[in-house]
Amino acid sequence: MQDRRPPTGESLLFLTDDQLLQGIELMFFAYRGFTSDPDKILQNYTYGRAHHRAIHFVHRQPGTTVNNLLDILGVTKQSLNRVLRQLVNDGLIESRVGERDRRERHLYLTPEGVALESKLSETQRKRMRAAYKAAGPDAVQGFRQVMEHIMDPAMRRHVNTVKRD
Amino acid sequence: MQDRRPPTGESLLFLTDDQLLQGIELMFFAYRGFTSDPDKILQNYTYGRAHHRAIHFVHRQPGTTVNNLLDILGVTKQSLNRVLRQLVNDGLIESRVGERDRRERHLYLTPEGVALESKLSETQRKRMRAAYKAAGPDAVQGFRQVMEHIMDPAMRRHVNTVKRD
DNA sequence: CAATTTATGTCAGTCTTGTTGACTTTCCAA
DNA sequence: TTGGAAAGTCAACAAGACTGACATAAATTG
Repeated sequence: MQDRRPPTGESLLFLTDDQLLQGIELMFFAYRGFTSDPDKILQNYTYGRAHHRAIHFVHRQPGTTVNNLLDILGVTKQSLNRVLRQLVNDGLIESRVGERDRRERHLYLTPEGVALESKLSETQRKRMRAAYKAAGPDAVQGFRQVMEHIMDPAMRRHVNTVKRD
Repeated sequence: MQDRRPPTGESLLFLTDDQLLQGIELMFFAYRGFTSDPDKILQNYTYGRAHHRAIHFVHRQPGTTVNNLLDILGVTKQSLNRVLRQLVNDGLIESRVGERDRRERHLYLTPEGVALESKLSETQRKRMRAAYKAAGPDAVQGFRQVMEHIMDPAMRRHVNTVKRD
């Protein structure tokens, strides 16, 4: 027996292959726009997207260890080490030996690191702000819910929590 | 659940730096999850993410030209040409000389190309389907709105339109 | 205390995918 | 018809991922 009802209802339509295809392409194009502004700035440095990511998460979690950063970024330690070495040598990140466990290195942004972080994140915040404003609070709530379900569950704990006053 | 606050609260809260930072990190982690499944499959081939993107958009727009694909993908023609050459040599994409303008190449997936496209997109559709289902139709609508505003406006016309029967 | 594990760093080599530069073929307009 | 623009191709290089092997120091375990 075949159900001949067309999927007109909103509750069914949002799971058609067309909708899913649209979602896939939204991810592609939105991510490209999202990374384009910082990329332009980074071209003036010897840095790339990998450096931006390291700077971002060290800023968000000052004192984080290399291992924690590896978990967040999902790259190999050799890959991360290359960018950290450069950023430490260039004086944007400070690496302090751990007090409790002296094998660990705790990472902090220097004032120069903070300056670059601001410059980079400013462009992305501006883009997000414009998108949020145009879409409205309810849409933002929906955006958040879908995005959290797209990511791997283990990564959710790394996403910034919003302070509710 | 949407918290109902006095006008100043609700209409401003979703534009705090905390919210914007959260949005930035949602983009990062969601995109990483989104690309992880196809990446795993592609490891068994000599192909990478660039090949996936080419296959995806040739599938979506059979007969598209190299130039149109360049506009969509936002890479240099030399970069795109390399992956197209491989895919044509391997018999996944067919390149036909244009009839009206013989400088153009029109691109089509072969049956083998269609097979790989299905295999790759299946994993992404599955992830999107699960996320959409978990978040619900209203959230999906909000997701779509925010994503369309994050991307560069010129790219919106390349996003799949949903057939409403 | 010796052996093992953990955290980090480094060297070497490979792969994908971006880049620029130089080139051919084709079309079109002066 | 000829010179420029457009579409596509080939070659060489660079960034940033990867794996594998190895080193060092510190913590943990038997």
